[in-house]
Amino acid sequence: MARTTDRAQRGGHSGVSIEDVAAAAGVSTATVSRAVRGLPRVSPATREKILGIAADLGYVASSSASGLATGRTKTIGVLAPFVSRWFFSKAIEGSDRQLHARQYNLSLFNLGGHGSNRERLFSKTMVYKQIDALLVLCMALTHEEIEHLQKIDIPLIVVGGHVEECPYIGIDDYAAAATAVRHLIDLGHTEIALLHGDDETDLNFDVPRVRIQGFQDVMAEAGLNVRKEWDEWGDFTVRSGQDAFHRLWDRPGPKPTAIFCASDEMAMGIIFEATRAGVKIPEDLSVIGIDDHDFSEAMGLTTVRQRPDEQAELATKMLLDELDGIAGSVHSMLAPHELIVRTTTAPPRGAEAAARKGAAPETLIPRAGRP
Amino acid sequence: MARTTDRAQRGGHSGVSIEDVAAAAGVSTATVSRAVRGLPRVSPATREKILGIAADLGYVASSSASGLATGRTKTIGVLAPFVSRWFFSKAIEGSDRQLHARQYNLSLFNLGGHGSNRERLFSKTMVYKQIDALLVLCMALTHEEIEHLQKIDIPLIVVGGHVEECPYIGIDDYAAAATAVRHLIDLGHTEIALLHGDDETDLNFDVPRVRIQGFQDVMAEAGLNVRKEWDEWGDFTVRSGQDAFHRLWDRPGPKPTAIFCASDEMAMGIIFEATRAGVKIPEDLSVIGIDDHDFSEAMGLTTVRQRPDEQAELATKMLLDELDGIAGSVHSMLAPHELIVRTTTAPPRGAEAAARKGAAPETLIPRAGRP
DNA sequence: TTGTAAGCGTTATCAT
DNA sequence: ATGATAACGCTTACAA
Repeated sequence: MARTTDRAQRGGHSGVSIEDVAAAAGVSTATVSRAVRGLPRVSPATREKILGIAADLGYVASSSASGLATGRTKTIGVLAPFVSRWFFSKAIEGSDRQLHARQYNLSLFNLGGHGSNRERLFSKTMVYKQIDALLVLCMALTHEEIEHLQKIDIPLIVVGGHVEECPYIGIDDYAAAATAVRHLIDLGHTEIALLHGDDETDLNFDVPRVRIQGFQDVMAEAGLNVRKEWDEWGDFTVRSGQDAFHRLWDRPGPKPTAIFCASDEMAMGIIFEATRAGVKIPEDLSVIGIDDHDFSEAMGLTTVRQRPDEQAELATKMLLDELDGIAGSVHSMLAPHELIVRTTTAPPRGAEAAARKGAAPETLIPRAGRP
Repeated sequence: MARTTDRAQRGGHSGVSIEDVAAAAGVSTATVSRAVRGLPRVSPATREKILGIAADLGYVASSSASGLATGRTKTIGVLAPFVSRWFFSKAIEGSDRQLHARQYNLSLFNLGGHGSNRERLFSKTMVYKQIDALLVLCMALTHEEIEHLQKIDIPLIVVGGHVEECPYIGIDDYAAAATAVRHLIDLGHTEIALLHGDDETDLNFDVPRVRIQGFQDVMAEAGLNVRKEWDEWGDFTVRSGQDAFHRLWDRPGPKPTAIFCASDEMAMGIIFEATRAGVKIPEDLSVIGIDDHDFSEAMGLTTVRQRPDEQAELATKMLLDELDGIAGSVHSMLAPHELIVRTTTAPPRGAEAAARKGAAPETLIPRAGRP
């Protein structure tokens, strides 16, 4: 008989249950379940009635309950070393776009800022059994972690870098770096410095290495000398770019006429400090980065564009397709990159003739309060 | 008797269940449950044995199951209009810090980019019954939404702006704006423009309004004239700052000697375009923002600092304390703000004498490819 | 088309 | 200190 459920006996949880709806509609919970989920086997009339009542009552299925019953949580996990950095926040937005469209939830696991207590992630209550699939953003994983992940076989994909044995989506870092360096060489530069990324924490693992390789190979191929003193590193942030500029310029000896930075943020750091030091961009120093950060256009930064949001969106789509039963949906794939020439690169002073468009008017940016 | 569970009959979900552990340890599931959760009523010996076996088997409780049983999901929802903007990404990191420390998960609901299909959020399967508490980031909520939220009474708090009847944490926007404007006035400026935020989407609701009020009141109080033509708006992005600069400068008539921007990103847009147009900062134009964005120090931008990460961390702590049974933990609170004087502000040309430190050397930033 | 009932994996109440 | 056992709210064979 239709009777109000007697919940709140113990925990006292709030909310309308499927039984309440069933009772109010005078049908069984099974029918309500089918009706609200849009499954077949329900007559149009009953369905409509049920839907109406469900809406009136404000019924929404308990995710815990259906999760228990189906073994699916309808949420995917996104693992990121940071969230407040361009690549990651864009990737999260992209992933969310797809998730949102397909009615999935996004559970964010941020490893940054927490020291390296990442053990918790896999051993304790976090990821495991809480998500249907995992999207790893630009992070290295230890062997144990990979094993663990494979044991609890949920679909997995990494975006923005390679992890052995795992499908990944990202640009061809080697080619992207090569493209950037060739642009500099084509402009006539021969004295080219490198500001590569470093692997302080766990992030970006072999991405820095591959970009360095791209730089070196293209330089060698062009018969150009790569100087040990012009090989600098940073952690992909603006600040590290600023620091690198000073290490480069405060040292006695010849200066490069161009610098290839492994990320736009580092390139911006170089630009800010160079500007401040009176080194004119691009007349004295050409700067190119990788990413096409949100601020790059405004700054006129020449760069090799990539779209982390699209990469993550595609990766998420693969994950969801796999969960939808389309086996083999998850697979590695290269994302496109594109050279965007703006105004931080120009022929070096010697080769004025080359491109007539480069010479920017003198403008100014104020000095900051740094040491 | 100890027998291996017969799961995988239907769904075939993977994973070790509490029964497996109980069987292996020769105890009941009740005991395992107490043991793994560190509850009393378990002898040290049994506990140790159980913990060992659980570890060996790689057991971890199903969140759906315990969620069903306890009525708690151990995850809190974070509602944000964007994730790839400074304020939001920082706030998310801050919230996550607290959540992580207290073993909670973070479910991210990003409204941006999805048009305005936010109805789904409250009506359908999203927020509701999926989270134990909700952190709203800098967004307006409709009356219905607030009602709905209050009906399903989970702890709720908003960070970065006011929503009527809801507890909130954020800076005193009025005071922050006033501080910024006073700094300009103290420097000797009288011709001050305003670049305020606008409420295109739903975000930032009354924050823009309050900041405008702060500006106007301080101007009035100082007996200064606020010109209609110098009242510009933007959407808090760099791009909108660039556009605002052009609207301001491409118009005939006198120009301001200083501009107060409602956000650092907009201030940066002003700086980039001013620089490009040959308007020297701070000699020709002083610029001040609000936020202390990650790039602000590198750019030398004078600003009124706020810390969204700390605001969100505190808000999250309140939410969690409330869930821990400490009633009354959630309440409104003002977060601190602080004037950070850097080098984009200086006395106007007329009043050279005022502060001797201002004059930055001429430096340069290249022109971008904008129209 | 609809209903019955057996799970799903935990937690929590009561006994023991 | 430990063990039965009844919820928790939903899904899904299977039966009607």
